Amino acid sequence: MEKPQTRIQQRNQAAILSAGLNIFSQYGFRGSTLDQIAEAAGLSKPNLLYYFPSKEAVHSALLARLLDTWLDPLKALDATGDPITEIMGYAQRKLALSRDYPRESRLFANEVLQGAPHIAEVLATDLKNLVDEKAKIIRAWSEAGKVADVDPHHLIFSIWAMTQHYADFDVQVRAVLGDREPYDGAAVFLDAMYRRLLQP
Amino acid sequence: MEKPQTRIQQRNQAAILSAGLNIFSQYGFRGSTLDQIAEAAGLSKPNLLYYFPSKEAVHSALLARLLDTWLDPLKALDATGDPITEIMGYAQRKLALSRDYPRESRLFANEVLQGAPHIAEVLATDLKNLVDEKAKIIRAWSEAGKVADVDPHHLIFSIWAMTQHYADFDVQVRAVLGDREPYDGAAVFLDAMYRRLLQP
DNA sequence: CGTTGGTTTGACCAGTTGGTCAAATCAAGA
DNA sequence: TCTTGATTTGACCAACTGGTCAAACCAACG
Repeated sequence: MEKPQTRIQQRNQAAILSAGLNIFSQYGFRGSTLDQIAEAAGLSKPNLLYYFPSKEAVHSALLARLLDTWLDPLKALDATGDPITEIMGYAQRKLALSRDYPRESRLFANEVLQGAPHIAEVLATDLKNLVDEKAKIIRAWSEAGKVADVDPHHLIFSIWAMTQHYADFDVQVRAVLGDREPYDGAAVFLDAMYRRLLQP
Repeated sequence: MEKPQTRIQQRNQAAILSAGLNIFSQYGFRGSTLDQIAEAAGLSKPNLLYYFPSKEAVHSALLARLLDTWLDPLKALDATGDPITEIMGYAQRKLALSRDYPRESRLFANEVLQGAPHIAEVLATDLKNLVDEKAKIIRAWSEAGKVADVDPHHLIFSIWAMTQHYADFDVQVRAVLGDREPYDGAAVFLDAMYRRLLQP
């Protein structure tokens, strides 16, 4: 079923997705135009539409690719590992994701902010299932006295909130910090915060 | 200098701002149309433009009004109060703001996400000054051994992140929680989190 | 070299959008 | 009641937007 892609197809599709990520993450879906994306990709608009059938298609392709990357760090949380190490490792992985992929973070934020019209389904099924599963692990840990007794769902929300904040509100964070690097202090703060919170 | 406003002006300007808040917070600036806002306000588009000279003007008016409300809870942090009570009070006030004014929170999030084109100036001056001032108070508290030694700036970021997350990512939070109310658990979690973090 | 199928583009289109304007309508004080 | 200034609107416009299409172009293989 998979058509073998020519080199030109690979190059252009990659260029379009890269350009789309830049533009969509900066201006949101409706705020971005095909002309902008095409120009950023070094193509004409009709040429872009030769590779993707519509603006929505580019956006959807980006979101689909993003969701995997986004959930991976949580999937890696291991029930057999050391509880506090596992949870704090997750927080640090998620923070690294914000640092290294801020455009992806903002693309996701834009989507959810506007009511998640394209991914509401995935959030309510895949994401919910994954979180429920990991929440059960954390709950077991706290019942075994290995981590403090906190609501696992809100614990996970807090990790999302604190890490994505540095990507999504980057301009605000930098405006307030002046010329200090945000992520160094963030990593230290997160470490202290969750170490104290989780200590049973 | 202030022209005395007629009752009709007051009513219509209020209707436009209310409608603008609804639409802008849901679709972002470029995703919102004057027709949408006018219809939501119960006016025709030319009539709306009789009260505000442009789409931008409506948006700016909303942002200006919002900024005060948004900074008030932090302004209320009192150097002479009990340190832990003051900081936790701030977090709870900010959480209440997210619960009671989610549209304002999303309007602000949309703006900052897109690089804060309209309020970058305010962030780098008024906001930075306010945060620096309060950070100094917190630093003094931790040097006096009254709260734990954490970076005050990142502490404030964490409060912003965790509280606004519940408004800005509302759909995601609700998708994961199912039919449980987010804000009850959030208040409990925040209380536990900051109590443990701040304990010297 | 010629053919074939993938690639690129200029011209175009219909719908939408922010904004204008002259004319009509309305409210309230003299 | 009449007048004046505030309010409202239908018609309109230019710019932009997502998307189409036929024709041109090009790469590669026989």
